[in-house]
Amino acid sequence: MEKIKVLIVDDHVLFSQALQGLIAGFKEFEVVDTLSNGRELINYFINKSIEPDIVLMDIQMPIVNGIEATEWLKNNKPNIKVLALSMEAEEDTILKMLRAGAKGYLLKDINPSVLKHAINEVFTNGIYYTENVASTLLNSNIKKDKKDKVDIKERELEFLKLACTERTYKEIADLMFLSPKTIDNYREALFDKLNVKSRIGMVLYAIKEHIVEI
Amino acid sequence: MEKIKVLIVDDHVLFSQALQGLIAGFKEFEVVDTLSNGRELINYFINKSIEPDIVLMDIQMPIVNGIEATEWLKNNKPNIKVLALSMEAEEDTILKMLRAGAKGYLLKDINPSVLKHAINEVFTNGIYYTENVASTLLNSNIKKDKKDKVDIKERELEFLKLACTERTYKEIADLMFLSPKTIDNYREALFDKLNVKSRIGMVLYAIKEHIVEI
DNA sequence: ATACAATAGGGGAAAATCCCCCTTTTACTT
DNA sequence: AAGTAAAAGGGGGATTTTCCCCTATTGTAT
Repeated sequence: MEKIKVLIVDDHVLFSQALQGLIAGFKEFEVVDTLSNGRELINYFINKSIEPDIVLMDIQMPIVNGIEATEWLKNNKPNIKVLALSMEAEEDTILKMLRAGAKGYLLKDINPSVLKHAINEVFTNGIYYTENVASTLLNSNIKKDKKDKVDIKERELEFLKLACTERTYKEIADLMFLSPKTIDNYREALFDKLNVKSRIGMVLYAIKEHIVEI
Repeated sequence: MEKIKVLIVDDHVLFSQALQGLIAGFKEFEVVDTLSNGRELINYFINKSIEPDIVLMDIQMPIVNGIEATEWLKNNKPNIKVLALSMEAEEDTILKMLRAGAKGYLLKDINPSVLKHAINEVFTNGIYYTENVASTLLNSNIKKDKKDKVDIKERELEFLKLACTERTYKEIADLMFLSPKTIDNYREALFDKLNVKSRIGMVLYAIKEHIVEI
């Protein structure tokens, strides 16, 4: 029987090397290579290297991250199935990864046996969801349709980011070469859109939605 | 020659299992066990199990984290050396871990050969620092002595948390059964302690320092 | 005794918020 | 090409919130 060819993409070298050893222990799999970011993955295929059946893909990686790399595979190597392997169970990340084309999403705190099963499932069934991920998908679709999708304009966004500092509106106006009155218009528009009642609320929104990094 | 006995503590089962395989590949080491949080580590020693020479310790773990577990080892098993193995290179985390008694701090993106070398160094020299960690230590000591260590009082903390909402100070005063003037005193005291100039700054501080979760 | 936390307050200045109004520029549609 | 809607920029004026400096009274530890 042909072995299932697995490619590992993870910037934590210690992890990917160790994982390689672990997978090598399963007779039905073989690891064709271990790469440490999405850029390397793209180069790997450009160089016409051996094609894997499954890619175990980390998400947070330097240069080209897991979501971008998965997107690239979907467009350029649609037959290769991506199994996301991440530390974080954040809803937003899971959704992005699955939308990018990942066939499954595993957390790194799982047992090796689950990984083994998942790789087999993705290879044979084309998809593998844990309960966790399935429920995340369900909960999100319902909510996302109702609210969400606030359309923040370019200039408003600039203002919003500056509002997440100790600067006064007057100082922000100077920085943006605008009248304080114009700033006041942006403020009011954002209060409406974001459904907040104060600058504090606006800042909390921006942080929650990862609009600003602090 | 006696093998160096290594104990792995990491909640990412996939990683720890894989790491176990990796270390087993080095002839001079043997893995005595793999545990998945600090609580298990403490139980491990209470049950008088086989004593390791080195503990490879993750930091972010459920129930009892790596810092607390390292602290416990320092107090109860001072001969066992802890080598921190983490994903994050955040200065604060590194310092906390080293202060708790860790003899080294490695990132998970290192090569297996570095890990091998580190374990040997910690076993023979008692300590192993990468360049990264060493420079972090240098930069921090200078700064940390000057600022840091803000002593937030009980009531101030309550106020601070409420300040990280859309409530006005007047509303917060009502919630805390205090006069708005008392609230104003807390505000001013915190502005001084946290070295901020506005409520926004205070909120940003609270979020950065994980005083509030949003 | 004295230091400090916790409480309460006065008075005033500066920001932020709110609610109306307006013009100019840009982009999209018919 | 003209018409229109949306985005961007600006104002007057009022109210509320925030910020700052100051004093004072309790209770409680060292």
